[in-house]
Amino acid sequence: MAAKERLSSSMEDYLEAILHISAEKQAARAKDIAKRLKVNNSSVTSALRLLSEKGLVNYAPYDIITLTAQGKKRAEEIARRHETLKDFFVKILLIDETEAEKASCKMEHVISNKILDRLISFVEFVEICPRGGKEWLRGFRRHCEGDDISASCEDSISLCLEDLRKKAQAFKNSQQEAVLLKEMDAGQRGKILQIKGHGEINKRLSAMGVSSGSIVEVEGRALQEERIEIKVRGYHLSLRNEDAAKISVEPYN
Amino acid sequence: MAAKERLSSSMEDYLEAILHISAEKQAARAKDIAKRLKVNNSSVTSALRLLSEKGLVNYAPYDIITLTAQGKKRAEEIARRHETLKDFFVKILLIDETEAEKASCKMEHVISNKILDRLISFVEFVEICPRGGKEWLRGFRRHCEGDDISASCEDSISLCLEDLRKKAQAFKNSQQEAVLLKEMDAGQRGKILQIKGHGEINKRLSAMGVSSGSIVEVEGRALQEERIEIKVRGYHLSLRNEDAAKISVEPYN
DNA sequence: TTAAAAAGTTAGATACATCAAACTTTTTGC
DNA sequence: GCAAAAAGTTTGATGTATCTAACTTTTTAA
Ligand SMILES: [Mn+2]
Ligand SMILES: [Mn+2]
Ligand SMILES: [Mn+2]
Ligand SMILES: [Mn+2]
Repeated sequence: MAAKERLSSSMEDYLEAILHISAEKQAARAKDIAKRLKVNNSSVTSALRLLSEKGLVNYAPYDIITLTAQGKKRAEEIARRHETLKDFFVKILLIDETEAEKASCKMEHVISNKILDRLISFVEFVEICPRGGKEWLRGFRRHCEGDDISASCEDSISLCLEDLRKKAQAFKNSQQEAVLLKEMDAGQRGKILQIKGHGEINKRLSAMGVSSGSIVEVEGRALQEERIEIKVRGYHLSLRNEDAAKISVEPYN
Repeated sequence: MAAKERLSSSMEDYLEAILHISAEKQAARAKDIAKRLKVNNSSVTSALRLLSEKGLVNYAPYDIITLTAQGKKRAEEIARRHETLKDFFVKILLIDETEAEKASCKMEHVISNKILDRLISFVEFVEICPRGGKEWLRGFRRHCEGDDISASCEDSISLCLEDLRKKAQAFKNSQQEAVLLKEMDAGQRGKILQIKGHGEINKRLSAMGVSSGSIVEVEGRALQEERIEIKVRGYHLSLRNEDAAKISVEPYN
């Protein structure tokens, strides 16, 4: 396999666009891409030729456009960066959707993996640590709105002192029970305790930096409850129940 | 005055480099710039010609290189973006210097002002709100190192429950006394309460988005204690004591 | 003072991203 | 089935960033 060549920001955007259009429609057409990226049709043709040369898209003149396996992987990686940044902007910095969307699509091309990883950990930590959470972010919102930071914090603290004790207790209690990922409900979050066996999933997960200690969130079910959809380290995954049964989790909520 | 034209990332880097070299030496020479930016000498010549055309650098063949007033302003703005990002990476995300340096110099060119502003507020909030602070970040560090998030948080909380009450009290107390900025010590931080009068400083500060409510940090003194050096909203400023006496502050620590 | 070294510039090339205008192929609707 | 519309491509242009190699100016130091 060819070494993972550096792609320009533009080419990354083309891949990302193709991924999203493919998910929405059956096939991506040049015009859809042009529209989405606000570029001229002819620019799309050039881009496709280049990406095709690099083995990232399947393309022949006048034909429909699909991503190769490699191209899909790259595109998904870009989408992950995009989503992670946007999440941080929206959930933590309390930036509005539109602005967050625009900004993340610019920054996704230059953020390093290490920082991306930390950002994921940070958002997890803020959301899960009882000392952070919604009340704390409410304090931040007030601070942003020019409110007295003392008041924002104080409020947050008085709200918090009792609350925190309760949260901490609940948190401690929840630690006792381990559950199989398979059994968790949509919206639930928890920490991976163990991944049994050495099969496919194990490889797939560790390739993404997922291991015991990682925070996992159940996003939903699919295919007549045959599969569980999860998010971990910014990746959206779909696992067979069979595989999800091999993962034990300590749930948080 | 010409409308603030969009500069390419490269040109921004050239400006930033010239600013830093000028601060270190008397004058910037093409070779220093080339070395710093790891580009060929001839690339520097082209860049300088372009920046000179735009009125951002003073340049003539074989002559020394300086920033124009306009160029300096732009360069300082870029340095501010750079520093703000780096601060966030180092102080909050706990990224090492080298990586943070590299990353911020890439991202500085694409981050929006709105997000930059929020990032500044966020770092302020984390550092000042008693519910955040060092203990909380220690919890985050442990989480990053793969430690149990429960343990990280729990630790942080038990450390915190008592501590927090004290901090909250101290915080509340500190609220009473207002102090003149002029009188604050290096390292002290506080919230601006009022900026008296309508002179120069008032204009300068409000142009940077500084107003009552903004968090200010005293960085030091200069010119035989004649001036006070502060940091506010990511800007490094030097004020005459005379002017600093017009600003009342509620100190935090 | 002057020749060699260092610094800086110019010329010419490659690569990328984009566009408008002219052209070709495919699709659509009668 | 076929003409018009829509979609896609080619051509040729501009603008940016960079390089190497050849050349010029300035600095240094013998
Ligand atoms: Mn993008
Ligand atoms: Mn994107
Ligand atoms: Mn930079
Ligand atoms: Mn920089």
